[in-house]
Amino acid sequence: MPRRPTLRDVATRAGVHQATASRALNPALPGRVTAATAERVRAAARELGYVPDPTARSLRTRRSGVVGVVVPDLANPVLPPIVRGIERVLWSAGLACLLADTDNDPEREAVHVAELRARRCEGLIVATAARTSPTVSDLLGAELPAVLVTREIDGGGLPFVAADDAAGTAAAVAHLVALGHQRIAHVTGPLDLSTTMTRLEAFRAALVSASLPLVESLVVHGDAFTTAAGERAAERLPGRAFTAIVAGNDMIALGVIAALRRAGVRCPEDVSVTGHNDMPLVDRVDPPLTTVAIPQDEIGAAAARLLLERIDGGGGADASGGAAPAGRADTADADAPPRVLLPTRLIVRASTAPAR
Amino acid sequence: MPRRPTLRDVATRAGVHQATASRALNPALPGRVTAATAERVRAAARELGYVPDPTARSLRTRRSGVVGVVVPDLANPVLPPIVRGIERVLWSAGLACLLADTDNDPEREAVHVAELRARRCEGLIVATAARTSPTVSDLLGAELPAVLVTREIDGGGLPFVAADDAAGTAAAVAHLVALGHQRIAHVTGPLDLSTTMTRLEAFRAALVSASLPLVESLVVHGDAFTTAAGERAAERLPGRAFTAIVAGNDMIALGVIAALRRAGVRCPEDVSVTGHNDMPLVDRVDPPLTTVAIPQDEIGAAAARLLLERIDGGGGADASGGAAPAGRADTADADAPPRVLLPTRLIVRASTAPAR
DNA sequence: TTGAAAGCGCTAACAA
DNA sequence: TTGTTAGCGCTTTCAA
Repeated sequence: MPRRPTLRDVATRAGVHQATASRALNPALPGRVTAATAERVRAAARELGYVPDPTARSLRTRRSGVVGVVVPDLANPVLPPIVRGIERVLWSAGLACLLADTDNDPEREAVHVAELRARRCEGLIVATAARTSPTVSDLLGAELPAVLVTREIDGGGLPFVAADDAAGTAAAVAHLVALGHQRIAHVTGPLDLSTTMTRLEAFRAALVSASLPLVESLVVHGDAFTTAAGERAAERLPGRAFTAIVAGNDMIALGVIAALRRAGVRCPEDVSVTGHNDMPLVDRVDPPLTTVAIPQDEIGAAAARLLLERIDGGGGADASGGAAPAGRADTADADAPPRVLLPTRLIVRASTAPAR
Repeated sequence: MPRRPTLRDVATRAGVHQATASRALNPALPGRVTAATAERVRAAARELGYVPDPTARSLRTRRSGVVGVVVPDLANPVLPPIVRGIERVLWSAGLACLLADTDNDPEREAVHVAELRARRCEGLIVATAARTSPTVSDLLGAELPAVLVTREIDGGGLPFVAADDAAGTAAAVAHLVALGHQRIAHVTGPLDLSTTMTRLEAFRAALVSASLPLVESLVVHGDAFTTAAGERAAERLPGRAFTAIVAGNDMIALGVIAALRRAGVRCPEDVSVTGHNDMPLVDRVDPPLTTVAIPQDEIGAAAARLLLERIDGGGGADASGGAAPAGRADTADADAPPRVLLPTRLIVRASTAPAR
């Protein structure tokens, strides 16, 4: 059986020592080789169809060439474009992506992260971070480079990439205020996610800066970023005390609209609703959703670039595959982990209308 | 620096030889060890926080513990649930998923597959197979186990898992016929995909079995599974020669509906439209889409199970994580690669109505 | 049942 | 510049 050719085979064929062959095939090495030898070795490798064994190389170099990507639920439409961005940048830097889906289960998060570490991932991109996730907190002290996406833990301490949700929410509120809405409700996402808190705080701040009163009964919490959670939460909103609703994300917005409709309240004639994320197809639902668009692909790409930097001071590869991040990065403390917040854009569609 | 403990450390601590430690930690081995020794070793491992190095193990066993998953475009809403199904089954069998997105580019498909092979993947799940993809055809002779999902190459020869699209399309046509439609058009997907051909042939067969004439001008081809392609294709449909349209998939259906609307044709009052896949949110678009639902998660899970079988006669792990596939599997030839077609379900919503 | 020894394929010191 | 040697951490014959 013709086993896969090894470096030794190549060396023999080229009439050099194995180590020389290794050097010849490995570009950018201090102890270089003659152009002639290098060519001979490369020719031999080509003829033999030599492909280096990444396992053996990893064992020696202690670099697996693999990065772990941990997501809460790939079926959530926000994530796939982010994962694509991550994947594109990482592959072009020569790193492969091990995908792990936790199904929103903290226990599976722990298991998967442990497994990923055991497999000697060179870094982790984590999109599952609940605010108090012990699994993610443990990454703080770890030698393993990690970057959080979309969700971060309380207290920070880890590099973080997301959309500028605060600005996005502020824009949504401003839009509603401009339409004449005075009593604006907020249906949040789960309280254990930083995303929720960021949007909630921005919502409150926006009301204040518009000189609108904060009515706590107009803030209700969804227990998940799903339409079902949106429906349940909407039912807890007080009667007709509001004319507009800022939803924690698009799924919640759709649930809210469905619940309103069931209660005989029309959107946008009676109540305006805004979403967040600009998920695929929300431009075609009924009514087309006014929402805050986030640069998903760019978020993934930026996270990947950040991780590449952490893995090796920018070296390793070109890390191209996307434009440079255009967001604002906190540079308050030179030693503080970077926080990259990418710009959002309010997309006005038909789910918002002037207040009656 | 306290490096990660090695098996040797465990052995030393337990007072046994490294090989013994290896045997003790490795369950289900022929040459077993004393219960006492095993316990001592396990204790030592626990105390030291020993985690075996998968790289070293791979080098020795020639098993990487990794499977490659190649997708055309993760942003396509059909795929994420399939990938989830794959991921769940594979992880529970102890295999990790390397994700590769080709962005619908045959060249990137070739590069990624080569890279995945170089990385010693134990198997491949491929969702990118164009009908004549040379990259995928090369897998035919390869020793590397591979399973195709959703799309297969002409001539077959590789294990394949998909929804029973023919039955689904037949159901859609039957539904329209039952509503009184006689002139039914079909907007297909790209002709280089088996998915398209399967649905197209089923469409024709369904017309025949309903004793309806085949009007070739009523079949137009979209060049992608996107709304834009659907819009463009719909514009090539002849005036008012039809009362219903079977779309190649949901995205195309939505494009078709948009194009119709722009031309002043209402759906479903003037023309009924059906989709395929039952993507997220198509129940909330305007009008809610009548479509053929496919068991995405189950498709992924079945593909993963098939791959596990190929990798090692079903051994390796329990491969649980989903119900057994309920679809029909071609068992014509015992040696022929399995073809698993999972049942579809027609979901009737508001985009279809009785013919005028 | 356990220990000894070899080696998976590669890279990195060190020597020549 | 090239060759020698060693060894990454593990599994697996082969002996004892």
